[in-house]
Amino acid sequence: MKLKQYTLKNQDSFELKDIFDCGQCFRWNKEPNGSYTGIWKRNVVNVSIINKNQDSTNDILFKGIFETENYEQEIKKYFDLERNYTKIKKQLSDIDENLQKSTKYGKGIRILNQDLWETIISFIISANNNIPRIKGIIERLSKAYGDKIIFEGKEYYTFPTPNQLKNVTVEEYRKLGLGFRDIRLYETTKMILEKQVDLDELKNNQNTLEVRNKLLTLSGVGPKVADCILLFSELKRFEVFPIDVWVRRVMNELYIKEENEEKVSKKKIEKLAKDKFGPLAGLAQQYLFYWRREKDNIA
DNA sequence: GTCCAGGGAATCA
DNA sequence: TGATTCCATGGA
Repeated sequence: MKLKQYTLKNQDSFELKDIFDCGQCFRWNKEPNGSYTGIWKRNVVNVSIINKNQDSTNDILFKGIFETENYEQEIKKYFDLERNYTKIKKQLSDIDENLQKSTKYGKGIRILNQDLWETIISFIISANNNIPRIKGIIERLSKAYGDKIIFEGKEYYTFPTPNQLKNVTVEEYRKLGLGFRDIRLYETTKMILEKQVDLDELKNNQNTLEVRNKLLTLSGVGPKVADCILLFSELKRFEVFPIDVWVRRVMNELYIKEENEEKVSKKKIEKLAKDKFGPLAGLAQQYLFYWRREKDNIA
């Protein structure tokens, strides 16, 4: 594994903050110089914008330690570079002014192709939790059971494989600060190791409903977590619509306008999303989520 | 001290 | 099916 770099010129729809802070991933961190460093599979990579062009495209530098010689393909796959996000944003913008506004705000979002196993565990940890603490737990989990990789003098840790978690006890999870999610992690890891849920089979199954129902059998995976896994992992299903407190809030504020937000049923939101956004519901969700959340952060 | 966080599982009607 | 309640933890 050697240090390699790859430069991508005139890339559209690619902004670091939009990609890494939109809530889809937990292992990318901002550096003092504005770049981001993160890890996926066994790749430790720093991403920076080296030039902003007149046509609003960016020149991007990927610098890091890659698992294989085929790092260019790895980057293209992980960052979803083959997909036309300009077209997607245009389609969403045509729906209404809300999507026009939110896709403009999150114009640089790309939905990463994250490892299925890692995404499952990460979003089990996300339940009734906040993003800084989720990130902390995942880092401690990786440091305790993953492999160390040194990049530019700093230590990084791969996300532990199912096998690396095989003998971890519930008590050990509790010590990492997982709280009530300890048993869920333990049980789900066991189920995957024993192939009660076969991840390779899920990756090859094109029937989204079947895959979703299979995910729902895992401990700690309910409707919201299942939809996040479908949307944010390499499964890449854009028709799902994960509903959390923020999505309920923004959907109520923009469309439903019920006085008591907590009274709005998930079912109603789901139907509205399907009717309005169709096969791009998941992406609409992400632009709206990011836009609404950032609005509160600024205020 | 209280509230909240990218919810799920158990329980009960 | 739908509504309540409990579940650890840490920061605001």
